[in-house]
Amino acid sequence: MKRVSIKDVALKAGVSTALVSYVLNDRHTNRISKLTAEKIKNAAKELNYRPNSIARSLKAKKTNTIALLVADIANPFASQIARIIEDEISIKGYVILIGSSDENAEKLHQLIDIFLNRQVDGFIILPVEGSEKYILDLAKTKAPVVIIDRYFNNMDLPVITTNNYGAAYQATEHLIKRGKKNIGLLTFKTELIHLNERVNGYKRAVLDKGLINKSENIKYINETNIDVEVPNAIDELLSNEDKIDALFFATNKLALAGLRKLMVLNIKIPEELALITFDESEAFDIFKVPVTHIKQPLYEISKEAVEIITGMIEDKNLKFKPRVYNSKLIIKQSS
Amino acid sequence: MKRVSIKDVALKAGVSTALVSYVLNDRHTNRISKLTAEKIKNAAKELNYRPNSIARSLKAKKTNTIALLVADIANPFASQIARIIEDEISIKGYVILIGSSDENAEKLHQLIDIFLNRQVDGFIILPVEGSEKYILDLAKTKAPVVIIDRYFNNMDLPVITTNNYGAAYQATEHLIKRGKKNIGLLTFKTELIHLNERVNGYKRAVLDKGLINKSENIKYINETNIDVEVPNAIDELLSNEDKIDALFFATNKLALAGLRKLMVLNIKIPEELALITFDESEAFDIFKVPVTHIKQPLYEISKEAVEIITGMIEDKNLKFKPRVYNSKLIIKQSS
DNA sequence: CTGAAAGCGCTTACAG
DNA sequence: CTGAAAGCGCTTACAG
Repeated sequence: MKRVSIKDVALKAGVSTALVSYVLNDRHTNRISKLTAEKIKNAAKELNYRPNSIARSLKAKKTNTIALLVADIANPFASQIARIIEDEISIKGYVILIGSSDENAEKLHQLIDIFLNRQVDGFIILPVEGSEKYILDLAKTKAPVVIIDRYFNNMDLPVITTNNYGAAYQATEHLIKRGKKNIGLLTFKTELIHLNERVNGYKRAVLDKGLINKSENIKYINETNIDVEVPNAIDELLSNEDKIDALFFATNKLALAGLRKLMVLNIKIPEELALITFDESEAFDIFKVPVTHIKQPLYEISKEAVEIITGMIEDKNLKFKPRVYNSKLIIKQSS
Repeated sequence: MKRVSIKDVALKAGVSTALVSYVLNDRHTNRISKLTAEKIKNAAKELNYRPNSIARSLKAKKTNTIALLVADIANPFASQIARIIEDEISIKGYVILIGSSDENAEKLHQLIDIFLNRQVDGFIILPVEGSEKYILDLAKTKAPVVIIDRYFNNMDLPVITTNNYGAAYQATEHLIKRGKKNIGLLTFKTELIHLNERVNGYKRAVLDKGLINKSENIKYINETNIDVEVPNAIDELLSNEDKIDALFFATNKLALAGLRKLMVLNIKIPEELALITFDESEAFDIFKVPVTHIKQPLYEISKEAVEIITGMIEDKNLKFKPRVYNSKLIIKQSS
């Protein structure tokens, strides 16, 4: 089963490969005779010719391929972004190579290497903790890079993200307006800035509204041990004599673990305990009461990432400025 | 910013490109002098040389790339499979190109075309309704193809799936053993065999256990209109004088829409209405009561798909037999 | 032990 | 209007 090449088409049509290339790519067709063009098209069709993108890429030094490197493709947050990006970018004639770094900086490093060798035209990266140096090294190769969602400070790269600080502030403020006075926060123990910004937004709102920040109200969970630490943290937050009357989950994963725990506790929501969480989940609507959450602008982030990466590919000197999109607080019965 | 090629390395090391290729690929190294090998390795390192996979692919007629074409990457079912496949296949040195056909046969057709042109070494496909002919056309090109999850009859292709009929039978039987006598079923209006097998399993179990199949107990939902039709269907199922005492959801998407509806109804679960659903979801654990569900063997299916596709790539005449993995009924309080 | 050369399947500047 | 030829960056059979 030999693949048919442009040579076979040329042979069959009795012309040179150059003409075949021109006709099939619709170039210089004004100076090619109609008859020849017809012959070529027919030959191509009869032989069921398909152009070899690999050969074309080699010649053109462009693969029309973009690497999308996410922290975990099985996380709905990432898979939804992947779907939108895939849709948007295919309109522009690109294809997405997805890599899932499994929250592991070393794996991200490997993926970057593999995709550099594969000559992708650009990278859209949702970084993981500790991956800063690999991303900076990548940027040094002059490969176009766009960072989404998570980010690092002082990176001279296009960053597209949501207003983590502001959204957390708004959510906390909302709880306080509802009369809550002692708000717990569950977050990850991490150096990731976007998460720590959420903590900062929470703290600031507490302060601004005349409440006090108690360090024992913030629980830092190890990502790798969620299922044990989240229930424990909730037990602690609720067992203080000064127990919390509202709980803020900093991510969807934390919320899911937390809601599972709260299922088995006999607590009135929102009267005894109000709930609010970052991110969305198909689960939030079917909890005891639907859960108030912060809806991130996935569509805007994804679309902007596509715009910028394709823009950078076409114009290496493209100026960019970081984009911060606002999240939306979706108020439900849990608060 | 010129990319450094094997020529640059050869020049710097003062040898031919052939030697560079041999050394860097660890071939014929036994007949290359240590000194030369050192020189080459150093030159490559100093120049920060990276082999161009595209050029290699062109020469080798192998891209080490596999297309994974799913119905919807944003569906957790697909994104979990994607993650497992990505992990497994990277061990074997392949990279996954993901395409999401959005439950649209035409889009799947386009994706197949694009990926054929890109010379992927093989396809793992989760088909959509109406895509049978495109998949058969693809198979005719002799490209290795593995079908997962959904399938068509009489396709001489490796199909890896779960025991849809048996799992639905078991689930229905379980409900009947719990004393339920009038079981509703929500499924999609579709020609997809795997779903209709679920209906068949349900019907057979009803029959075998001495109950009667009532056509009004099965509701066929239009995929595109879930959020309207599911609540309506549930209203109907519950408003009969002879109303149902158990409800079986044929997929996770149907279950989610159904659970949202049941949230607002005042029904005792499982006493008045027992629930059971195909697939998993992070949501099922936090419903009023955790939901009994059929856990499909995602890991086994994914791993087997990787084994078969890589096997077929390495040996075009590989014999395969369809593999059916058993699902597992996870019994929770909803039944 | 090493190098010159062909070739993978395209595109494109050039010559006629 | 059309063709011969070079070249993208590799690999590899062959010759020495």
